[in-house]
Amino acid sequence: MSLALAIRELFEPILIELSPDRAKVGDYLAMIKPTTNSDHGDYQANFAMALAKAVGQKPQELAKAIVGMLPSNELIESASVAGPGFINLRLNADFLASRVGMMAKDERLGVSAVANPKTFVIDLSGPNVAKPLHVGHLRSTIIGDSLVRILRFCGHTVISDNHLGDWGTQFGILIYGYKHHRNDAAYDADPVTELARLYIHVRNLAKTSDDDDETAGGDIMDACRMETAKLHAGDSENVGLWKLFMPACLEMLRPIYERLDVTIDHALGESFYHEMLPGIVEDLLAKKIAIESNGAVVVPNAKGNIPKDEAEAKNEEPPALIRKRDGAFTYTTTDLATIKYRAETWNPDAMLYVVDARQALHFKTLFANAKRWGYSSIDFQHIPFGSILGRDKKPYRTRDGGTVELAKLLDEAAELGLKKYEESYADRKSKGHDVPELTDDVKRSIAEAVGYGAVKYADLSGNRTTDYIFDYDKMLATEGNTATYIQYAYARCRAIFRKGEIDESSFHEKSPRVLITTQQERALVVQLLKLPEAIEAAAAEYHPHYLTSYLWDLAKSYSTFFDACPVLKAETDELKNSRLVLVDLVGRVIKQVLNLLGIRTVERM
RNA sequence: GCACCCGUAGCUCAACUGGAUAGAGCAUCGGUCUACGGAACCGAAGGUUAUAGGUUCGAAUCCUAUCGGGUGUACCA
Repeated sequence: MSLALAIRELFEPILIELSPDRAKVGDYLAMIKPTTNSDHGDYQANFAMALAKAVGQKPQELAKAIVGMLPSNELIESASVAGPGFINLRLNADFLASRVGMMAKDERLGVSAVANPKTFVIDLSGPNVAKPLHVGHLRSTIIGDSLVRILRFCGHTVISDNHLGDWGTQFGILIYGYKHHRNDAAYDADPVTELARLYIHVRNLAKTSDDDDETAGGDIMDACRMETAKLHAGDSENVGLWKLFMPACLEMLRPIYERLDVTIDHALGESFYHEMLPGIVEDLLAKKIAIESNGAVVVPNAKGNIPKDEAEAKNEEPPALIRKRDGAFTYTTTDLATIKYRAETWNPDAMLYVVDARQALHFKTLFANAKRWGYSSIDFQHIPFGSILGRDKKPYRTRDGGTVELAKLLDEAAELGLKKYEESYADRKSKGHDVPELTDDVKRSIAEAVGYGAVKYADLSGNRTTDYIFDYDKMLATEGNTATYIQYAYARCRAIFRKGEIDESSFHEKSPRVLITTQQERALVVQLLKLPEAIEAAAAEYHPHYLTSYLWDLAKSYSTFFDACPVLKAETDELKNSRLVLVDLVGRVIKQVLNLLGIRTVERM
C-alpha cells in the first residue's frame, strides 16, 4: 500500500462525516499528495478550501477542525494548517522506518499487483522492413517496450505486436532495384547488405532523399509503384521476390532489437492482413457503415459527410478511405482488419498504439469507425510522441541527405561508454586504488549498458508529444539527469557490499531494523516509499517519464546520503546494518525500475 | 481555409491534471578535496510561464482574443 493511500484512509471517515456530498469524498481524498516543497512536510492535503465552500465555513477554521478530528495514529508526527487552508503532514520517523523495513522484505518492493488485471494489446515499433532502421524508429520501440514492461509488472496481461510495414511501396522499390540494378555476386554473398544498398541506390536515382515520403513523383517512383501494385495483385514473379526478400529484411532488424533488449510477442505485419481486406470492405458495405463515393469506398466522417470536391475536402474532417478507385486498399483498411483480428484473437480490454503524433487524426477516425463497427467496448488509445528534428528545428537530416542509422547511433553510444569506462579506470588506477582488470567481454557489456542506457533514457525522460530535437550530445550525455547517473548510483550500492564482503541476500528476507538518524536518511526513506505511487501513475497514464523522474530523485537522495552517511564505518553495528538495508534496497529499486525502462544495470562501471 | 498540438531560465525539459515562493539538468560562476567509487557532493546566479482580458479562495494549467511555431487535411503508409 502506498503512503498516500495510508494517509487517505485516515482522512476518509472525517470527510464522509463532513462532506454534504458523499460522491465528492473521492475527489477530496485525491487532493492528498506529496508536497512540492519539503519545507511543508512530506504530504499535503488540499481539500479544505474546496470543502469549506461546500459547507459554508472559513477554510482555515475548517482545516483546523479536521486536524483536530484526526484519530491518534502512528503515521503522522504533526499536522499543521498553513496559508489559506493547506494541511501539511509530517510523517512519523518510526512509521517510515518500519514501512521501509517491510519494503525491504518484499520481493515486489512494496508494489502490489493490480486488483483487476486487464488485457492490453500494444502496437509498437512498426518499422518498414525493407530499409535500415533509423533514429525515427527509436521512440515507438523504446516507449512501447517500456509500457509493455510497466503494465506487465503491474499484473496486467500484455500482448505486444510489431505491425511491420512489409507490404508497401518500399517493396516496390526493392523489386525494381533487384530487377534492374542488382549485383548477383553481392546478393549471394550477403543479401542483407545488397538489399540495403539497392534500396538506397533506387532512392538516389529517384532523387527522393526523403526517407518517409513514398508519394514523390518521377518515372522511377512510378515504376516502383507499379511493381508494388503487381505484388498486391498476386503477380507470381513479384510475390516470389517478396518471399525471397522477407527473411533478409527481417534479418536486418533482428540485431537492432537484440541490442535494445526489446522482445515483441508478435510481428504480424501488413502482409498478414492482406487477404482479409476484401472481406473487411464487403462487411462494412453490408452493414452500411461504408458507402461508395467517386468510385472509391469510404466511411463517412463523424458528421456523416463525404466531401463533394477538393475544396470541401479541405474544410471537412476527412472520411476514411478503405478502397481506392483503382481497387487498392489503404492503411485504414489494414488497420481495421488488424483491430478485428486482435479483438477476436486476444479479446483485449484496451489497445494501445505507440505511434508518431502526426497520425493523431488517422487514429481518431480509425477508433471512431472501429467502435461503429462493433468494437465499442475496447479502450483504444493513441500514445503519441513527436517527430525528430535537427538542431535547426527542421526535419532531421544528416549532411548526405539520409537520416541517421540506428545501428550507427548505437555503435557510437557503446564506444562512448567504453571511453568513459577507460577514463575512469585509468583515473582510479593512477590514484592507487585497487581496481581489477576486467575482461574485454565484461568491458563491452558495461559500455553497452551505459551507452544504450543513455540513448533510451534520453527518449524516455521527456513527456513531449510535440517534436523533439535530436542531439547527439544529449543522447549520449552521462551527467545530470541521465541513465549514467542512476547506473552509477547502483554501482556504488554494489561496491559497498563488495568492499565490506557482505552477502546482500541476508538483507532481503530478514532485514535488520532501520534507524533514521539524519535528515539524509529520512529523505532517502521517504523517496524509497514513493515507489508504488510512481509506478501506479506511470501505468495509469502511460508515462514512462514518471519513472525516470522518480529514479532521478532517488539517485540524488542516495548520492547525498552516500556523501553524508558512512555505511561500513558507521558509529555502531546497529547503524551500519540499518544503512546496509537502505543501500541494498536502493540498489534493488534502481535495478527494478531501470528494468521497467528497458535499461540495464552493471556491478561496476 | 479548417482542425489538432505547442509557446515555461541562454539551451534541453519538469511541474503528480486548479494549489503555497514555477522546479531540474546542461552551460556560467564559486566552494568541497584524495574517497564505503570524483561518472560525486554543497552553493550562487538565472522567470511578468508569448501577449491581453476573463473565470475563483487560488491559474503555467480552464475560457476568449491576439501574436508566433509545428503538424494534419479521402485514393502514401
